[in-house]
Amino acid sequence: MEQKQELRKAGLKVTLPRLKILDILGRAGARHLSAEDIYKELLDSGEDIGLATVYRVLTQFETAGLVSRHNFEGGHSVFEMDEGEHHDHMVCVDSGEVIEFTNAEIERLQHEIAEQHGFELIDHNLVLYVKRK
Amino acid sequence: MEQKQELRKAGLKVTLPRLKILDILGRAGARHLSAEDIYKELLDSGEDIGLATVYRVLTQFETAGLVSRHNFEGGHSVFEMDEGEHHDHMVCVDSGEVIEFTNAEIERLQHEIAEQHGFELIDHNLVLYVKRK
DNA sequence: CACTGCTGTGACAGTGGATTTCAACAGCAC
DNA sequence: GTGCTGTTGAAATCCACTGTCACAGCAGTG
Repeated sequence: MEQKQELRKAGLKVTLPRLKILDILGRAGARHLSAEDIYKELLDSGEDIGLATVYRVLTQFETAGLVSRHNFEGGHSVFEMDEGEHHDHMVCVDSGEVIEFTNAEIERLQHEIAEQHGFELIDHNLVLYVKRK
Repeated sequence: MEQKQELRKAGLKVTLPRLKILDILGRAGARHLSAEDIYKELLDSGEDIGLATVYRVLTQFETAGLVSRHNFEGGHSVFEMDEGEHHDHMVCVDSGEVIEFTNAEIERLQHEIAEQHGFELIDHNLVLYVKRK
């Protein structure tokens, strides 16, 4: 199981909760899960894992760069596996559907704008709120 | 005082808390205030206005289109007067400083991207996290 | 494999921002 | 004045999230 390697590489002990959560995130694919979503899924599959642990583990994963956290409108955070390459998000205001996209030109412009103001771009957050035509 | 017209136009009664809050927002200029910031400023100037009222009034103003609300990282919302034309934000990760900017090209690309996926762009949220060089 | 130490975990209380409830209280129309 | 609707402050509540602490379980050593 290569998930164990991932954990060890991140300097985290291999424990059952961490494996389970990594597994759920992996199977979620492009879906974006909240901590509660993951918690419910763990309960459904009979695991006895506390919500506090879910939050702790997700934060550790984020720090380790295994997952990324997004704050769409509405306050609560959602998580997804970080597969390496960057992407932005488009959220449908009707259905809640989330589409991922990348656009090199926008990325380039962002760096340019930061430069123009004497800053270095560290990170960014772009969310488009859209509606099906 | 044209602030009174603004309130009436928004279908809100002209009351002291609303005038005060509108005034504070107006004088804040490009600064971004949290509900607590406004609350503290009211207390400092001797007004006896509850935090609940601040939140209520801000929400009403947002609905009326007088102010806009932003959720930068960290969960809590900040407000600013909505002066009509749109702009995005750059947040310095060291100082917390917020710079506003506009970029027509990025705006255009966003519409284009939404179109390409069969959507209509309703709104968007772009925040650059930057660091002074 | 057993021992041991330290990390991770679950249950639950606590936090902090934001919202809602509710009773009192304007302000206006008649 | 009397009624009615909209507004307010205080306190209760909500909700995502974090802290605490005793106990469980992982890993490194013999």
